[in-house]
Amino acid sequence: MFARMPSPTALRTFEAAARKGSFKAAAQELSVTPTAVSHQIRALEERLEIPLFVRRVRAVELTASGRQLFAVVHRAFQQILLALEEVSAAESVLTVSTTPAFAALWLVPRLGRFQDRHPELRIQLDTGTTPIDLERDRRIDVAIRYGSGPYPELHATRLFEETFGAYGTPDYLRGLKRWSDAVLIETVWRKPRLTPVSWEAWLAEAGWAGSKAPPSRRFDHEHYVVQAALASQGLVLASSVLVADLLDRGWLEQHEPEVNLVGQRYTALCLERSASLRKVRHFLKWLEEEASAMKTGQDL
Amino acid sequence: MFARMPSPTALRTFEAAARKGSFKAAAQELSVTPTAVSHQIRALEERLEIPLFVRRVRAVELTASGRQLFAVVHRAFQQILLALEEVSAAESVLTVSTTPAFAALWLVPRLGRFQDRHPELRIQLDTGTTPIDLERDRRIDVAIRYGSGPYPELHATRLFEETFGAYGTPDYLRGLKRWSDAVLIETVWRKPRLTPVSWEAWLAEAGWAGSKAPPSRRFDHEHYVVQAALASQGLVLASSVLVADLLDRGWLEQHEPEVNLVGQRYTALCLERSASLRKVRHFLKWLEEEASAMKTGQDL
DNA sequence: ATCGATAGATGAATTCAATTCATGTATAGT
DNA sequence: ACTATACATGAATTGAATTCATCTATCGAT
Repeated sequence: MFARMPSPTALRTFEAAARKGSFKAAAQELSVTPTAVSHQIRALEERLEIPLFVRRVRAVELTASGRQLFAVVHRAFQQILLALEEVSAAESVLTVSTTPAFAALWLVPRLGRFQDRHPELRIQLDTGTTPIDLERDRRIDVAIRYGSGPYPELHATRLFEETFGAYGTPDYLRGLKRWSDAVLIETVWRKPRLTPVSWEAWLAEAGWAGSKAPPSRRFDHEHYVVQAALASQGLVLASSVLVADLLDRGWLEQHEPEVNLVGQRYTALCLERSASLRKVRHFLKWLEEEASAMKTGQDL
Repeated sequence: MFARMPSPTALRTFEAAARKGSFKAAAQELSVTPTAVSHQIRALEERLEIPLFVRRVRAVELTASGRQLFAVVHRAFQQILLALEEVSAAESVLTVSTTPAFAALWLVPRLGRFQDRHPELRIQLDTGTTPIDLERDRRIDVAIRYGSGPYPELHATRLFEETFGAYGTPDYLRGLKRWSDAVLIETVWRKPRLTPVSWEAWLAEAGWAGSKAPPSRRFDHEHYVVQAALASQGLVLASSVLVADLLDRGWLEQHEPEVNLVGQRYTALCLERSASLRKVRHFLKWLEEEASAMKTGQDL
């Protein structure tokens, strides 16, 4: 189809020369000698059998045909360049959808290490609370979901099993003399979870089934729940995954007895066809490494 | 501006490969080996750091980025090709404005010889009767005008001086025994001419000033006047230029005495800047040759 | 199963298109 | 009159693009 087109190199040279109105300036832009430009233009003119420039003294000027051609060629190259940039951008921006809690308590604190490894990539977080449909919402590259699966027709990477335990600040735990003085903090789950995690379940597991539950405070996001605990507001029933960092730093401690309610699993999901994208492969690989580092307690 | 663009050759190769969905087919189109295509695509992918094709067995398939890029590159090349064709067309169609009479009686009969010499050019005749403004009406390349000039700011090529004489068919002249039996045919000039040519002037010049003019028939175009004479309808007072061919062929003869009223001049006009166009140069050169051939009677 | 045919990958060798070099022209500015 | 500038031209050179030789994997026919 475009086999009979004049050499695209000549067209590129012509565009530069026409834009600059000077062979010398074009040569500079293209990092060649003015002679090279002169040869290219001459060859193009002979190929088309149409003069594109009138040679004046120490100057060239576009002919009518030259101007007409330039307008189109210039625009065409601009569009190509724009597309190139768009594609590059799409390849270098990775959009991750997850919950605000996971983002704030696990992902964001670790993201610095990913950026160190891949400074060419930009991460965009999408922390809407409603679960997104990857097939529908194409701008999301990876979704980190909490659940049990299976995820048909999706590329799934298991990250970690989650357990729920009771946590509080060291100060709070030390000051807590009697169980009945405790303030129990828990999350109001927007949607009925597959595995309802509640203080009742915790008490049962702890063998304190008979005990009366102390008053509880409820927040509508896991994130706030953990923050409330951090502020020594009470005991929190929270995900081991989300408090892992805080335990490491000694800001939270697990309340005795060490009861761990089995929760679900965190899984990174992407479309099958996205799984081959470089940015996605890199991110999933990093996620897996971070996840296994956490499991082995080697939280770097 | 486009210095950082990937090699335009690679883009052209990519376009072909993407369009064909096959390196082999693209290679065929570009008249190179499939290996060359493979190398180009690989280099482009490495340059962009973006995979454009997924390599399948005995087949390649565009990635999402590849598809996105292809759409634009394809369109861009198409536009360039279109522009190229337009420019070529503009360079190969020559529009000549002249009077219907000059076109029919002088230009068209000779045009075959011009076509023989320049088969790549197409001539378009514009035979409106109202004189056109070259500056205004840009689609006219050359106008052949009758007048004395000067033509300021126009590139003028003098073709020939015109004289007016009395002509008739050999039969008609032979059958004309008495001057008073003649039917005089003349043109009704739409606009008052600079040099009015009339039978009165002819009679005065012939020394028959006293003679009463026979009845005359009038047509509103020189073309019809000459045709009327050809049809032996009478004597015509016509331009030497327009009847030259007919005299050569013996279809018309000049009526005695050989009186030639001085007329004006035929001049080919074009815009100064059009004079450098190849098609225009060729046409003007040919016009001059035909004109001088006619003057020397060497009407090829 | 075996075998040829097919589509593409890969690295070294080669080629020819593109570039540079050397030189020349015309002219504007000092 | 002299220098600097912008481009043209043709031969020489270079290096980007292509080919060649060799491989891999797979499909389809015997």
